[in-house]
Amino acid sequence: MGANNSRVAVAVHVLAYLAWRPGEPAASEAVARSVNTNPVVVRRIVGALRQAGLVTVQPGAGGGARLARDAGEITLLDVYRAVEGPQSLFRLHAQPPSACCGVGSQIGGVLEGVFCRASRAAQDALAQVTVADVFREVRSRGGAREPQPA
Amino acid sequence: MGANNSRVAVAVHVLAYLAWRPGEPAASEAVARSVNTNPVVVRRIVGALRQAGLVTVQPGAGGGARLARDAGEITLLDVYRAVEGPQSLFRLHAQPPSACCGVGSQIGGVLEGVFCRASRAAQDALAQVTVADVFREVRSRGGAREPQPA
DNA sequence: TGATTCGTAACTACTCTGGTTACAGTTGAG
DNA sequence: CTCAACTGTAACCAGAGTAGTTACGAATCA
Repeated sequence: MGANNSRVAVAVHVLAYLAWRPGEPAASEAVARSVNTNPVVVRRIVGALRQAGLVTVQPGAGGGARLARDAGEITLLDVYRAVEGPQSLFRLHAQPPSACCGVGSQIGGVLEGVFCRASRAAQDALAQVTVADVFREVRSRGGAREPQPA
Repeated sequence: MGANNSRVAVAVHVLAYLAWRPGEPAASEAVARSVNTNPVVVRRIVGALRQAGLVTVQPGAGGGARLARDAGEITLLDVYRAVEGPQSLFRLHAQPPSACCGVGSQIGGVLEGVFCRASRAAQDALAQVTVADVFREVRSRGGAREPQPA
């Protein structure tokens, strides 16, 4: 449930990429090469990160995106909220259940509470990891090569 | 991420419905009326619950589904696993990232660990709620009417 | 035998997702 | 000032997933 997409994964990838050389703007075309996708897909993700205040973007020649704050101050929950919004990780019925049935009339409210608690648990876990943590682990795992090899 | 569907909600609804009169088989047509959907949709969900051993189904006249064990012995994590399978709540990249880039070559493994922890946190929350809990709260909220009103 | 019910295939309509092209607007360098 | 680089965004496409629907064979009970 939730979104069934790869936006969070791509967004974290982008931010980890930007953490390599903080302060140096990275063009969407270069990031897209690392992510293995189209530059427009990267720009869409970066746009959401920008609206959330996680990155700044400079248009024009020599421009690109950079981290708006230290990588250690950006949690994966920040990233999740930036690209997924406030929606829950779980979905209720496609059509509202029968209001005439004792179960149907109440199940929605009950499930909402349960799903909210489960979503929060997952989000708490995401909040405990920062982009700096991800970046550090990437490097320690052997990802020591430059982001854009020759 | 995950599945972005309403199967878990419908499945819990079905089980709460069955908990109303344990031992009495409920036909997919009656359950569908409460869920406000098509009987085939209910049969598909019930089929998954049956394969997971959560309900038993009796075909033929007067048949239907009933709980395979006490409602207090069925957690929402059991239900989640029954209808969603073992997949994670979060997705990695649609296309594998560039293996040439230091970030791209390692980000997958790092994210896998993070996402696994977050998924487990949500599943732990689901494991702490049983169908009996849901049923109890439905009744206490005023869902005292019969499952199938006249 | 006949009515009831399940299991499943097949089909449709709808939505979401990622990918792609195209293009106007902004920016910095020369 | 001019030009190349880069962003932001619209528009469109193909593929996948979802819920809903009809249909029908098989199983079951009275």
